[in-house]
Amino acid sequence: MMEFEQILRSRGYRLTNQRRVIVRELEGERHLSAEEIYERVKEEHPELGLSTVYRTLDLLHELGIVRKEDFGEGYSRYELATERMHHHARCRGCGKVIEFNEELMEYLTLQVERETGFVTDSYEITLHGLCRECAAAG
Amino acid sequence: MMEFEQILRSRGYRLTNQRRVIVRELEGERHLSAEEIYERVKEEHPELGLSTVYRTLDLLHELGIVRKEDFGEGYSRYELATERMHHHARCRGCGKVIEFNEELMEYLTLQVERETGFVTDSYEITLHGLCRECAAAG
DNA sequence: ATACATGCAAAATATTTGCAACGAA
DNA sequence: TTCGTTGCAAATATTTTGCATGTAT
Repeated sequence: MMEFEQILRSRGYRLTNQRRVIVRELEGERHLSAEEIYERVKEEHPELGLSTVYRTLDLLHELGIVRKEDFGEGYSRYELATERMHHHARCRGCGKVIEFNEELMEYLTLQVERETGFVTDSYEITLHGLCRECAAAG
Repeated sequence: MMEFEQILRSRGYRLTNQRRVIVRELEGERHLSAEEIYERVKEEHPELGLSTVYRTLDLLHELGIVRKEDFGEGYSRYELATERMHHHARCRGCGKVIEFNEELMEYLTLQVERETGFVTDSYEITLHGLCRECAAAG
């Protein structure tokens, strides 16, 4: 992805192979954890430490290239911020994560800004409950 | 709080002093972390281990008595689920957490259920951005 | 050549668990 | 008395950091 390389360069960061590899993984699959990225890549790129994965994700998050997500699993997941903003519903029964889009959210952030002055640049929603199947079973 | 004692009993759990103390702390202050509860209580109740705090919060969360929150700090915070459902906007500048209520959310969960069959029993929203002051300063 | 980046191992944090002792019912 | 609960310490798990080495610019 060109854009990501330009953002790095324009901020004075270097374009390393490790950074390229990590972004490539995120392009291939969404909602990856640091550990998962590390595992997926270690065979083809043994020259990549877990700490570099963390440092890179941190940087990419800081630059707004990557979104950091929390599904209450005890660790974070990441995905490219270029994906359309979306939200998650996590099933208490089977752990499945269902996604949904909701234009109302755009309105919500405007409303919040009007009321409190808070300027939103990203947001997360997580619904906790049961998916259709688990709700039927339970 | 009576209600909490009844829920415990009706499910066959025992009403211990530790559990009472932890709920009392949550009644006094919202958004507490496990560590904070432990610190607040250790003087008056040295007979209370951090692991019990975790175990108790887990149980109370399971029973729907307590809500588990994530502000991206690397650990969880907790509050009584009896508080009116609310949402958080966390300032990237100063870390301040601004709260807001939004009736639209009730509508949102209904909409999601209609579209995906997902039955929501609780939800969290976190907006990331800058509060009025930091937005003005930055 | 000069910083910025990296890998490794060790540290720091947060949370969980094993087990003997405790105590609510 | 019984079995759920607890404290303590040790184990896990996740993420961060120090430092010598590597490498993009």
